[in-house]
Amino acid sequence: MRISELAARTGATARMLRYYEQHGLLRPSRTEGGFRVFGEDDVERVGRIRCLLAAALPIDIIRIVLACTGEREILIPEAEACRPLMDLLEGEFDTLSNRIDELANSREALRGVLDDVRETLARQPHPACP
Amino acid sequence: MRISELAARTGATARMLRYYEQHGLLRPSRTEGGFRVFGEDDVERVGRIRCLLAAALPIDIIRIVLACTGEREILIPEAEACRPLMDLLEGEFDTLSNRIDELANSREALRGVLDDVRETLARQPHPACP
DNA sequence: CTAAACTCTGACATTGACGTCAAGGTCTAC
DNA sequence: GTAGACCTTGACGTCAATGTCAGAGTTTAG
Repeated sequence: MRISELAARTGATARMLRYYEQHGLLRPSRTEGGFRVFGEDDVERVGRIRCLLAAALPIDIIRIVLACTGEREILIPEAEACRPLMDLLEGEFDTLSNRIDELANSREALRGVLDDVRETLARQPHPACP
Repeated sequence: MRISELAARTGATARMLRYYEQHGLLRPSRTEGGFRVFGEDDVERVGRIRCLLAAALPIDIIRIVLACTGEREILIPEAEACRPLMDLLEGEFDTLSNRIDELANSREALRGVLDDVRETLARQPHPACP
């Protein structure tokens, strides 16, 4: 199938699919004229990609995940990176956890600011941010 | 005091202070030659700014918060925006909460991916991202 | 065979709070 | 009055996954 069909069937845009290919996540063949030709299994593959993106994984790590967990036929040169993959993913997990903690802290600070502003507007200055 | 002293006393960089001025958060006077001259109270003000930034507030909203909660002498034209300020802040709070929820979902998805990869590397494919 | 629909590549724009450099002007201790 | 530390503005770089053009080529239904 061509790019717009794959886009329609996956909910991605053509631009996204080209981007995924550019980063080694998809490997469509080409018509003589140069049009991308995708296979049926690419529908599932794009689904996986978007799921992994939703897991906040950066594209370069998704490439490795796909190379290490997909059907063994499509192994990518980086497959040797499969051993340290777990470390990568655990690192991403920690990064994400830290980010969540930061945002949770920010939200508490913001709650304080809200209270501060509420009081200030009621003419009782008592700053949460001193 | 000049910019580097304020930087040293607040932990900010000169770049940050210029950026804050550029966005209306600071209003230093100038020497004849054009050097910025900050006052003692700017030390505290920068502290507030950084606290508000840590609360994940965008610079344009911080300007309004400062205008509405600071000493009344330094009121900025936008002070009229004080009434809808609470709405803005509550909107930011919700935005932040949503962002946190998204990331928490991503983390759970990533936990699933981790398990998947762990199993795949143990030769038992059972994908979390199908 | 041609028009319409589709696709291609390449490149710039977006978001935000800065970092970092360049080319030049200012201040101050001596 | 001058060296050297400090300061100025301006502009581009950063990170990431896309959006969105432009200009050109391909495919296909009729």
